[in-house]
Amino acid sequence: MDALSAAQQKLMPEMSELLKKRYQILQTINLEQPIGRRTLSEVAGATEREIRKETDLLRNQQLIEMKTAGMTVTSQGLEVLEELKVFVRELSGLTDMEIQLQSILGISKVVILPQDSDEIPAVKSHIGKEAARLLEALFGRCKKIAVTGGSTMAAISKELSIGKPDRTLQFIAARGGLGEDVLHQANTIAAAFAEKTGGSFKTLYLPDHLSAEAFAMMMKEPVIKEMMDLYDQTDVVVHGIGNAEEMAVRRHSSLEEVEKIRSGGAVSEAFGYYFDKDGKIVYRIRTAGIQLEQVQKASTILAVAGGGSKARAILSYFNNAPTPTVLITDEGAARKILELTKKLEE
Amino acid sequence: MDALSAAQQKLMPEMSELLKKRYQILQTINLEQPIGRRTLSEVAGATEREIRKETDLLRNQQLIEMKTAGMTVTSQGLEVLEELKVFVRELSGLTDMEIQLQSILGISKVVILPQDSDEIPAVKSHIGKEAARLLEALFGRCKKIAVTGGSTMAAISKELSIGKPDRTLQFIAARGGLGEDVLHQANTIAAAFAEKTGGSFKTLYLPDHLSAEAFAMMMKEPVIKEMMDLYDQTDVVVHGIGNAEEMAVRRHSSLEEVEKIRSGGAVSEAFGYYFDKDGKIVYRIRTAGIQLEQVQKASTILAVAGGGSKARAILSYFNNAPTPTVLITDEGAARKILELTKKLEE
DNA sequence: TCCAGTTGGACGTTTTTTGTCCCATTGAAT
DNA sequence: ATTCAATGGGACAAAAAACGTCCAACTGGA
Repeated sequence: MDALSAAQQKLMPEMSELLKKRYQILQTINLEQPIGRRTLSEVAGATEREIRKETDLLRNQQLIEMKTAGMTVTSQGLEVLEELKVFVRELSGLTDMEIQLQSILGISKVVILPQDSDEIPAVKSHIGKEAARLLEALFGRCKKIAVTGGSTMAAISKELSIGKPDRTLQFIAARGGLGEDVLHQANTIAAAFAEKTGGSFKTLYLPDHLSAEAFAMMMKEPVIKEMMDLYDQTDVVVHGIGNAEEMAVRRHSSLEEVEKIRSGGAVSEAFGYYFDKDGKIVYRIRTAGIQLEQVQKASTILAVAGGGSKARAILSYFNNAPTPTVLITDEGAARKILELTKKLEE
Repeated sequence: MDALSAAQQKLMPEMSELLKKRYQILQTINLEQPIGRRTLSEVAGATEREIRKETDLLRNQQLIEMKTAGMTVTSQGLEVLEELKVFVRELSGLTDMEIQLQSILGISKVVILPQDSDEIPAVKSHIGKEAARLLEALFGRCKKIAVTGGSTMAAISKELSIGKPDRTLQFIAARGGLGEDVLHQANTIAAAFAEKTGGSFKTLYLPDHLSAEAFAMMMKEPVIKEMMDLYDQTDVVVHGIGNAEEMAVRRHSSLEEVEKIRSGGAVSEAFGYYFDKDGKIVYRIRTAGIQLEQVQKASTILAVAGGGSKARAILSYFNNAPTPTVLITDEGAARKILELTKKLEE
């Protein structure tokens, strides 16, 4: 932050919040356009009145337009959005937090987006967009990309821009269907990534909860073996991080499994592995899929997870996460993580 | 204005006015400290309530302190004031206006201070302060300084800082007492300048309205002759610009004089000369004092006049003003001048 | 053709701001 | 030593602004 901005803030302390609020609204409109007042108020986590007041102002400033279909961002609005991007980050102290988290989590890079996706649904899209941008930047030299499932991963696929198709890209489902909602399965996500980028995809279909013998047999199948080989060649892994209990529930895990997860003190989950608060593996779902060692061999790993509720899970997972991991998260999670680590130190 | 600030303004249009208002309040406190709420509200041209609201905020921001003697600016406040100086000027478009006026008036430099001294008394002090700074910057190479009278000139003397005394400075009253209030006579002003700077001063005492013979005789007096010689060696002239009619009234001019001034269409007055709207000399008070030619020989001339009501007079005087003149004025006068010249073009 | 979603308008209610007092103190001038 | 004008803080009714919440008319896509 330069001295001028600092002085400005001294003289107008209310500016900071106001700027962040308006920026967020403008950004959300940009993301969801065309969008109406009511829908926007829901997605942005503000009252209709407030949204109305602010959008009226944004219109007067010719940053947005209001048509019968909804509000859209003008080219001027886009410019403002771009111009203030760094400044808003500074204002929220996000840049500072990124550096702190980087050292706390022991990884190469952390990207924090404003607000809390637990409170404001639109933040998920922002996270998705940022992850998409980062991923796209890797496309040049990384062709084999393993993806997991989850709603966060789905958000990324939505934000992948349809640039010039790259047929050499290969998206690999990191896991079989793990009993999740079809829309959020790794298979579906891999397909969505491929569709958006023009690449191809490989899916892995395996029933859950196989007996040991059946599992061993399946692993000998050529289709499955091929996938296992692909995992070895993976350049990039993109994955979410889940809360252990939530995941277990969502996956309709058996009582036996739930018991193991619970008794082991599992906190987080990633690619079917469950980790306790110290990052130790407590349990792993027995199914075909990428192995932790294979993940560690990837040149870049994008871990994506946001919302204050994910803070504990993130801390847990990053105890033993590979160094070349990049975490894309939000302000809510970041603040909570810092809060938790501060408490730990006391 | 840089792109960031422009974008900020787009998103927060109310910021501009707010910033200017608070800056002005802070600046006024700085100038008049210690000062109370009520006095400040008068001098700053705002209601007591508003002043109270803003000063409460400024205190919370630790930019000012409130003691029983009144409010004072903290060191942080001073920093903010300094840091935002240029920005506030940009915001008010003063820099632009300065350049415009420079070319319109055909002089080397114009300095415009915010607000209108007609509306806000404190602006006079700001003008005085700026003029004082500019004058002080000349002290190194200019030693003989001629000063005229008037309330504006008095404002400058109040703002001259008492740096290390410079005994080589010589302040010369540009005129005798012209029937004005003693406090605002050139003689008094010259003395005040000298006192503040540690220099010496020369006064000129001559009764008004002398007969032609008496005048001629006086001019032969050694004391008077000495002054006339000094005028020839003047390095810097500092003078105000007045409205012709106002000056005539203030000086209790005779009916005969008033008639000449009026019939001649006099608009402005400076060092006892009256000018019409085209800058032509309509009348001059017959008394000893600096001559227009002597003014033109000075290396620098500071012309100081503010307030919308002075706009016409300023325009009139600058029709034939020497090029090395620097005009120090305020926003009120500047806007009015631009308005008038625009009308003239149509 | 219908329907979900849109904007713009309206209005009573709540909250904030504003104008205007008074009061106990204080610090400088008499 | 005493006055006295100026100070900040407190208080409060009135005015204004903001707010929450509807409704009506409209539109664009299914």
